[in-house]
Amino acid sequence: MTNVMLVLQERGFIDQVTHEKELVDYLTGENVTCYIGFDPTASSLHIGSLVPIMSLAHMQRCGYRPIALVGGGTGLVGDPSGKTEMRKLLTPGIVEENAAGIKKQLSNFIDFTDGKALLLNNAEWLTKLKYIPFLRDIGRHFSVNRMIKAETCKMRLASDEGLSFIEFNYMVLQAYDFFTLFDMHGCRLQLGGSDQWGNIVAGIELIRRMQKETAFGITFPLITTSSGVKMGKTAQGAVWLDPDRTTSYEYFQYWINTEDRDVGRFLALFTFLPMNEIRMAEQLEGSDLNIAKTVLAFEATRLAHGTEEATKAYRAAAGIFGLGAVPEEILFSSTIPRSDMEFDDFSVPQTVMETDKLEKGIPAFKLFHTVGLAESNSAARRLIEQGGAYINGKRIESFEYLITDNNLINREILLRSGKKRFHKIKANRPKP
RNA sequence: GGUGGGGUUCCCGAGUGGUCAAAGGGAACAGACUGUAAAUCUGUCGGCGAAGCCUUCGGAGGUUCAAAUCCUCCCCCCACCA
Repeated sequence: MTNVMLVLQERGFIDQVTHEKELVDYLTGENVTCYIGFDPTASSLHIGSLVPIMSLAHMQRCGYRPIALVGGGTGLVGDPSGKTEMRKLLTPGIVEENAAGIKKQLSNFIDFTDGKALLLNNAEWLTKLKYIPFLRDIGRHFSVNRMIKAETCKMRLASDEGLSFIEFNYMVLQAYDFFTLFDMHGCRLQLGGSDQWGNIVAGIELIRRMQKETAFGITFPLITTSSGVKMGKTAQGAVWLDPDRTTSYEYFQYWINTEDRDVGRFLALFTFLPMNEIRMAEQLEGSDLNIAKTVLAFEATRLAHGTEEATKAYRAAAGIFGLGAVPEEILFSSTIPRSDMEFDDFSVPQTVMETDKLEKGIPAFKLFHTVGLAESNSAARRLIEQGGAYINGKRIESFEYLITDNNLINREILLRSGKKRFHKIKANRPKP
């Protein structure tokens, strides 16, 4: 059994650890169980949750039993940690729906069969709590003095927004979760984002006070890009794991656009490729680094959407951006197709169009709008005026330019906005 | 409950009767430079087949030739006091 601490450490998952030495001892033992909570704020997780997910997957690969805890109960309360504003309260129905969606996604990364990992929902125990008994049994172990000193509360106490009582209780509930999992499943380790430190420590202390037992915590660093932007934000909003929200093509594109300086770090965090290969790939310079980005994009898409979708996204990108084959010696362990480079465009954003419509002709700005390459006709005009609109690789000079069936090449038209947003128009039948 | 301060375009934030589709910054988008990178510089940044017109400043009314700006009522947030 590999000690998972080494793996996590070398891959950059670790920010803070409670009593490290004892934790390493604990991890060397049998029946190690750990957990991470996931907030059901949406029906899909986004790539901000990828670090926790991957860490659980590493746990499982190293032979431990991970628990993914969906916060169906805590989601009803709302965690103030790291948030400057109070979160909107979700209705129980929505939380339940979201929890189901999250469950499905986690199964792509973690094997929940035969009890190799557990998927629990804290609504199970939290919604059944009785206020007075809870206060007497659990509440008495918490010092308000300490709670308001927690960084997560401090921020909100200092802000205009304030901190509502319901949110203030979040820490107690999360601590109770940890205690419950310890009690029911012998779980002694909780992982979480660095903003969870206070909540995790609260749980550890609760376990000590209630049971005189030791529990541990690990937090992950907040992953930002080298330019300091929080992971997973794009113009269109969050990058979701759900292929219905973020297509495989878009997902692949997100990763292949990784900044140079982040390539090695991201390969370590978001793929399972061996570290020695990653270290070598990191040494690539200039545009060669794009090869490593391609592998990163492929592997990340494969994990979230499966090999088939990843391959499609890769082939689409290869065709449209003209990628060369990925050499065998780079990131050898990746299953990215290397030599049999077939190009297909199934996952390139596309619209099928009546050939008749094209015969009549459509003004360029209108087409760019309807196809989604511009948000409005005005935006499309601006785009064209600024020289950012292309048809079959040629810049469109006037927004009145009429796109007709004469622009068809092999029954399709390739539109491009800016440097890297493409859309294909496909005619539904050959031109007469 | 009392008193005071607020709610402005994606975000922050100026604007207290016409010169306001609304300063400034951020984000975003485009161009140049490149490698589908970053940084930098330049431009754009409510909608409309572009002329002018239409919709926007918490909500509903009102005053006025003219309202983000003034008045009335309502909703929400914050601070202090109780």
